[in-house]
Amino acid sequence: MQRTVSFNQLKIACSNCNLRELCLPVDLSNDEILQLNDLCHQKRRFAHGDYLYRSGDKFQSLFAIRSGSFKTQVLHEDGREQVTGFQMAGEIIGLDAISTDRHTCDAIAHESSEVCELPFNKLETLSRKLPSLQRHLHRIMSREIVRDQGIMLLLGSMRAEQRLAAFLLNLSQRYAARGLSPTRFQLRMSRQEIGSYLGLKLETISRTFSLLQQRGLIHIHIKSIEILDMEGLQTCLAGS
Amino acid sequence: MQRTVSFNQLKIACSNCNLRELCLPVDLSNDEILQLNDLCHQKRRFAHGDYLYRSGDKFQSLFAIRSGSFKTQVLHEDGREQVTGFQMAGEIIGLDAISTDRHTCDAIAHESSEVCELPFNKLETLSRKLPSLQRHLHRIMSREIVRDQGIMLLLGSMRAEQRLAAFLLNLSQRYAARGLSPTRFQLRMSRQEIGSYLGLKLETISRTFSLLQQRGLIHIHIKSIEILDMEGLQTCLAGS
DNA sequence: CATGAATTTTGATATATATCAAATCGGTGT
DNA sequence: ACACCGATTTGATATATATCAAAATTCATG
Repeated sequence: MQRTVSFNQLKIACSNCNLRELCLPVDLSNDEILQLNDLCHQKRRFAHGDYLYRSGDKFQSLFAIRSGSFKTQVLHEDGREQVTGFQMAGEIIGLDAISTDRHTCDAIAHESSEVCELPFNKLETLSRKLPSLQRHLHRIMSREIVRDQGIMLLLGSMRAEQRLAAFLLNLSQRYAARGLSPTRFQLRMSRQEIGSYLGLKLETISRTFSLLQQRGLIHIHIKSIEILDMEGLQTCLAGS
Repeated sequence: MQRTVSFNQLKIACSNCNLRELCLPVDLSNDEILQLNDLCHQKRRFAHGDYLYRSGDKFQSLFAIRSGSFKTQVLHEDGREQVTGFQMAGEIIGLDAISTDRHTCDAIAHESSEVCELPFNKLETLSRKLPSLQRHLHRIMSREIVRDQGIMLLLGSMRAEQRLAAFLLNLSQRYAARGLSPTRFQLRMSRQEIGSYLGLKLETISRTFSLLQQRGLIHIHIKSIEILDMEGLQTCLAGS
C-alpha cells in the first residue's frame, strides 16, 4: 500500500494547494504529503465580490487561498460594516468558526480568486495521525491569535500615521514572503476598507497617505503604491 | 490496567484543575478523565504582582488558572505597557506562544492565584488519542481568536462609553458563568489598567464611570461595582 | 470618446478624548 | 487619630480625528 513519490511529485503535491501556511514547514514523508494533498482536492473559483462564506453559515471547512485575495468583515447591528482582515494567497481562513460551529464574519473575494476547501473533520482526523501536521495546525491558530493581538495594540495605542505605516509594512512583508516586490505593489482595498480595518475614516486614510508622500516615505497613486523609504516608515511606526 | 472510578472521583478529577474551559464540555470516559487529570497535576501559587511568565520566555506549557486572576500585557519599545487581557479562574492562558515557541506577553497575577501547568507536548500527545480533547483544544484556541476580534471591533468603532459598557457586560457574564453575582462584583484592575485594555486614558475611564453612574446604570465606588440597569447598559453598548 | 457614477483628495469645522493640573479620597503605617 | 502616598475624581484646555462639504480624479458604460 506504500506509494512511492518522486521529489517532483512531492513538490507538486505540496504546491497543489499553494498552502504556504499549512504545508511548507511541515516535515512529512512523501506518503503523508499525499494524504494531506487528498484532503484539499476540491477547488473553487470566486469572482470579485463573491462570498466565500457568510456570518452565521454552518462551519464545516477551513479554506486555503490558492490565488487571489479576500477580506473578512462583520456587520454591526446598526448596519455599519467593519473589516476584520485582508487575506492573501497561501493563507488559511475560517479559524474563528471552529469554536462556534458557525462562521462569525463574512469572507468576500477582493479579486478573482481560487480556494481549496479543507474539511475540518478530516483535517482533525489526519492530524491525529500526523503529529507534525497537528503541531502545524496549532501554530497556525496561535499565529492568528498573535496577529489579532497585534491589531489590538495598534488600535489601542497608535495614531493614524503609525497605524497606516504598520499596515503598509505588514503588506510589504507579506508580498516579500511570496517572492514579490516588497516596495512596489497594488493595494487591493479601497480607502474606506483600509480605514474600516484600521479604525479610521476614509478621509483620514487619504490625508495620511498624502502626509507620508509629502515626507517622501511613499509614492502613492490611487491603488499603486511604492515604498520609497522603508526605514523611514519603520521609524514612523515606532512613533514619537 | 483499566481503572474504574466512581462518579464522585470523576467529578473530583474534572474539578481538580477547575478547568472550566478545558474540561467541562469534553465527553470523556472515566479513564480518559484520569489521563487528562494526570497532565495537570503540578500546581503553582502566585502572589499579587508575581509573573507567571514574561515576554520572551521559552514556551513549554499552557496554564490553567485554578483560582485568582491574571492580566497579560506587552511592553512597547518606548516603555509604555499595554494590557491585552484579563484572565479569570477556569481560563487557559498562553495560547499565543504556541506559534513562536516564546511567550509574546507578560502574565501577572492580579491577586493571590493558583495555576496548574499543562505541558503542551503532553497535551498534544494526549489529544491525538482523545478526539474530543483534540476538538476541545481547537475550540479553545478558536474562541481566543473570536474574543480578540471582538476587542478589535470594539477598539475600531466604539466610543468610550460603549467600550466601557462592553467591558462591564463581559465581566458580568464571566462572573455569572462561575455562579457568582452578575450584578455585584469587585473590579480587580485599576482605572489605568482598564484604560490600557480599552485604548483609553485613566481619566476617561473615571469620567465615563461617573457618567454611567449619573444615568443610573451602575453604582460604582472605587473597586466595588453594581450594575443597576443591565438592559440600559446593553442599550449603551449598542450605541447611537 | 463622452457621460455619469464612484472614489479620492482637499478644505473648514465640530467633537471626543488626551493632556495637564489640582483637589479629593482611601488605605497604610506610626 | 494623624500623616503620607498612591489612586481616583474633576476641571480647563489642547489636539487628533470625525464630520460635513465640495472639488478633482478615476473608472465604467454605452
